[in-house]
Amino acid sequence: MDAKRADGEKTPDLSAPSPIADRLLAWYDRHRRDLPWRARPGETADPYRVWLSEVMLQQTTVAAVRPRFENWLARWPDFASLAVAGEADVMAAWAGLGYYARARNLVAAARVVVAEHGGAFPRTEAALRRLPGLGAYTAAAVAAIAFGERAVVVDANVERVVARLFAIRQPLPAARTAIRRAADTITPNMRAGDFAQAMMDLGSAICTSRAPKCLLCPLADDCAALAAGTPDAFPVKPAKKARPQRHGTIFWLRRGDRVLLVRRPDKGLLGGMRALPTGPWQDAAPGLEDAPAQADWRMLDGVVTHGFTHFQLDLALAVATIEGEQPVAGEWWPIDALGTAGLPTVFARAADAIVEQGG
DNA sequence: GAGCCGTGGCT
DNA sequence: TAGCCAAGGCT
Repeated sequence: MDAKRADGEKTPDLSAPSPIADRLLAWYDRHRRDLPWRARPGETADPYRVWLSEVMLQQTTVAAVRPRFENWLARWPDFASLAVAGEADVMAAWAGLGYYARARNLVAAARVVVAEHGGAFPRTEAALRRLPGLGAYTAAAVAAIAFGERAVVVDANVERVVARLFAIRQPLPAARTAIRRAADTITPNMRAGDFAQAMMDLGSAICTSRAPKCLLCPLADDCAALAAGTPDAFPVKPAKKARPQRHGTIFWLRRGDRVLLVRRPDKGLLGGMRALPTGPWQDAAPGLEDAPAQADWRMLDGVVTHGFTHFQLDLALAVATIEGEQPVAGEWWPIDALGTAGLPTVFARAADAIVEQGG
């Protein structure tokens, strides 16, 4: 490896040699992905871009993040602009990405950076960890990638790679203590940021959850799980629980060429997002319970189904038209501009289904 | 520790 | 196709 090419690394390497890190970094220097948020060799990483990308990538694929990252940067290119952004605009910009607390926490963190840190991002893992939305993983990743700190970066990729390298037989989540300790032993003092990204690239391309490509792996000779003949048996995962089925009703209330939208409560599912009105979500279909207005409701044929992380939802579709100035809480949004409302996917799909049926 | 919190892609 | 999975954080 070529330590002089490290991005923003300053600490001298006082650690014992780590053949695993050396082999991985050599592989990374040849196979690293070129990603929009990633500094190229010799470039200095932009902490704002590193942070934004890490948050967007939480539980979210690179393919989904790519276009969103560029659009976001065009609107809010730095901490100062994000700190004064309107929360409604930010939430709408995040629509479709999921885990909406991330968007609210981005704004909150930017405001803390401006108000309490003079607009400069904290440079240590410990200080980053105190910002909203930066947990153990993201604080370590930003500290390592943006600031060159030797932080132990453990995400699902690292968990998988390390559990295989060391053939850790304890099941998740209890294994995380041992995995972190093992990850610490192979994390180099120099190029900790490159090392973290190398582990993620390896996990993404080679050491995959299913059918790992061990023949192409630069760490094959180090891997206890491969030596045991069952690399894909690690990490050991707990049995998943079944997702319950819930039922609800979506209310499509028209007035002229507009439809009623509401804002969901800040806490909880789809918190703070613009939405179509719905009644309660429960074990059986609730019918017209909690309709947003007295009207001549008509049920459409069929339901819209949507899977969330911890339950499955069937939504019946109720439509009605009202006239005049009956006061109704919410916003009347032009139906032909619903795409600009920033609806979460479940409501965007329901709206499509309703419009198709002439709602 | 365990439940809650989205979505799209892949097998 | 139904389940699995992805650069997690918060309570």
